[in-house]
Amino acid sequence: MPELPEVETIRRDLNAKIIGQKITAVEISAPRIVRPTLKKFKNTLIDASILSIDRIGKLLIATLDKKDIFLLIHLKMTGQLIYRDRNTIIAGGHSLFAQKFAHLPDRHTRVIFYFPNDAVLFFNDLRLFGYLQLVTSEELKIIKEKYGIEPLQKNFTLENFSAVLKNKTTSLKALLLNQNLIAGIGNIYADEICFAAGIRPMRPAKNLTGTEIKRLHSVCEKIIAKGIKHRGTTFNTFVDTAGQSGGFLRFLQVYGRGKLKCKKCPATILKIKIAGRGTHYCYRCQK
DNA sequence: CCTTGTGTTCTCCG
DNA sequence: CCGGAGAACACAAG
Repeated sequence: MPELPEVETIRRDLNAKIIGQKITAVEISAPRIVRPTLKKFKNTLIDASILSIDRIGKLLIATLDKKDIFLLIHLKMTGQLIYRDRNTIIAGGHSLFAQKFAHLPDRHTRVIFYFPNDAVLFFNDLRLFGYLQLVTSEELKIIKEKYGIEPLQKNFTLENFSAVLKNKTTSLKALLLNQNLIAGIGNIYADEICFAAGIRPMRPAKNLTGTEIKRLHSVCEKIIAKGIKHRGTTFNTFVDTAGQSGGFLRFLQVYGRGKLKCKKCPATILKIKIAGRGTHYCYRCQK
């Protein structure tokens, strides 16, 4: 479940590895995940170079050396981008490249990008939710406009954050997950943010006090920054571009801890369903 | 049947 | 009674 910190980790990795490299070939084994069409996708990308990789929310945006064309990559729930080149040292443990990806491609490899000097980027996805899409700058503009304010970005001010919560009857949890309002937060970080702020996730957003909103706003940035610092959370499938797990798992306070003892008090972490999502919280630490 | 990110569809309430 | 908010569903696979 890559969320903002996981996608940002991948973005930084890719920026260090594939910028300026020319795509020499593209192989697609799952045509349905590339857009607009298989033919257009291949024809456009072969011989193109990637100039930079940006991100909005959980969406990666690659700028190409082609006029008015951008490549969007969304990993959805189980997508992975794994890069390998001549300098890659394949071994286990904390080494550069995870052993379990040494034999890519495998049956979950959906798209392969080839670069000069035997460099390869694999798009792996257990399911077929993730996608790769070519868009024009006009289309990109429309897509970007739909995203809400994002933690650690300039627009994430207390004022803007308060305005997002104002008059919203929906639960805090649902609001945090709504990408049109706040970009980048998914199920894991939403639960962690609510816990860190000491606020129950089912509370109607409009009922939060000024103090709570201030605390929540601050905690959103702190948790997301900490997630990035530790290269994301690997709960199920997330890995970085070298196939390595994220380091934030050990900092999780509530996510995945249903029926276990709270890390801050003697109470038991509860797991319920809010907005159709598994939600973990401490009824004692969170009010 | 569970897991979840997001676009779409449906329902219901103010 | 209408519009919009919010819930529910669809997708996918293990």
